[in-house]
Amino acid sequence: MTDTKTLLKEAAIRTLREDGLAGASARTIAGRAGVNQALIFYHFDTVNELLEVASNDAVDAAVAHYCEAFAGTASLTDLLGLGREVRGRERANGNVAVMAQLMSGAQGNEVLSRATRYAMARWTAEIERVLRRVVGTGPMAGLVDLTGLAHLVSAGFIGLELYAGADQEGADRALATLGDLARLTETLDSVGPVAARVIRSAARRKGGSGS
Amino acid sequence: MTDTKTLLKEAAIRTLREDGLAGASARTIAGRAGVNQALIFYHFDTVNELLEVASNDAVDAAVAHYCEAFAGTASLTDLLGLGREVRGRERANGNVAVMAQLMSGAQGNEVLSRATRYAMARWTAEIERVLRRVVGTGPMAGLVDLTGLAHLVSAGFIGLELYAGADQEGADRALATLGDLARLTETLDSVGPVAARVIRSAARRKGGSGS
DNA sequence: GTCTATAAGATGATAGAC
DNA sequence: GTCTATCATCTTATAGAC
Repeated sequence: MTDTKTLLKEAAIRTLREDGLAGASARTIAGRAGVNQALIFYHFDTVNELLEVASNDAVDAAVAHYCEAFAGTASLTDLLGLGREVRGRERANGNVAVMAQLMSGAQGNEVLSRATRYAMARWTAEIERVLRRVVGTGPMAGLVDLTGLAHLVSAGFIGLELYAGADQEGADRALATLGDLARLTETLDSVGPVAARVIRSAARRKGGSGS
Repeated sequence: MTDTKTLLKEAAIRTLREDGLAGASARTIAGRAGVNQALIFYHFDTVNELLEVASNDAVDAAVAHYCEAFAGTASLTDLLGLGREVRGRERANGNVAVMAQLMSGAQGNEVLSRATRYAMARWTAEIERVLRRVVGTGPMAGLVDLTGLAHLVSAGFIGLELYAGADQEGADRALATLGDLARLTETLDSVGPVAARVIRSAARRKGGSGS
């Protein structure tokens, strides 16, 4: 499939990743795709709508690609391994970085805002399913809103990837710390039943949810 | 102080917050400041340098404003209260949202990249000091790289604020969950010595750090 | 479907009057 | 320091030939 529409969508993603939203003009994208600039408006009406369709497709493909891997994740150890793999592939195709760029342009732009919401909805749905399975029996079960946590994790990764664009070293260190935290939680998880009982009863004494 | 330079810096921040980086043109900013567009180039040479100076000033002011509050934070309860207050003021002046916009433009732009690194450095330094005091005696002491954690927290908030621009509801839910998590950690902290011993010994059995 | 050509406007930046 | 006027360039988007 190397028809013009596909070519343009691929070029749009690549441009977003390498030059950011500021560099994603009709001419730049078309040039990268090796086709005429006017074709963007013929096939997609506006540049932003091209970006939206390209993002939606990329997200669909990425989620589909990780579907089985996500499904097989049942422990924090699995999740950590999956995280490493996703991270490696991310460095190559830069899906999260693309989302971050779209998100920054979503401010006051309905089309990009819609694209952002679609991407977040798809990813958080997957992440929430994994969280539900991983946390399901652990000490946090019932104490944390897993939908909210999935959103939090997604948004966190967006910020991290954006930060990496300005300060790779700092972002790497933050990511390494995230790995440490996960390993620590894993440890806590391995202590398992004992900790769970302690935490639960303590939480019950304090109770409640709020902002 | 209502000289032109100050007027332009204030207008730049307001524009970045309300219209995003895409809307932050010389004409828009100057219009908001009520001065002529050419003055931006007279006082700051380029638009991006105006954005950089404006961001640096805003960050300095914000950090100075929270300095005493940060200094008085010694427990997770304090930190949670401070977080709420910062969050409230954030909704008004949108410092984090501004940082997020600059960060998105840092991709391949040295000036905005430098502005981003400065802002992150100042905030993470403050956050790290608080973390060091709060975590200092807790069960996590020595197990987590607090500098990395400070970067992680900062980047996370950037992502969250960016996400709020596209989906306020989702971001609010994520933030509420963050509150739950903090409260849960607080609970764990209140269990204190017991948990600390358990976690520490378990961590020692597993050991190590890595990516 | 794809191209050329071009309209109509915004942008960063400068020159020069005051 | 501040303004007007302007340039060169880039932008989205369209009209029309092929």
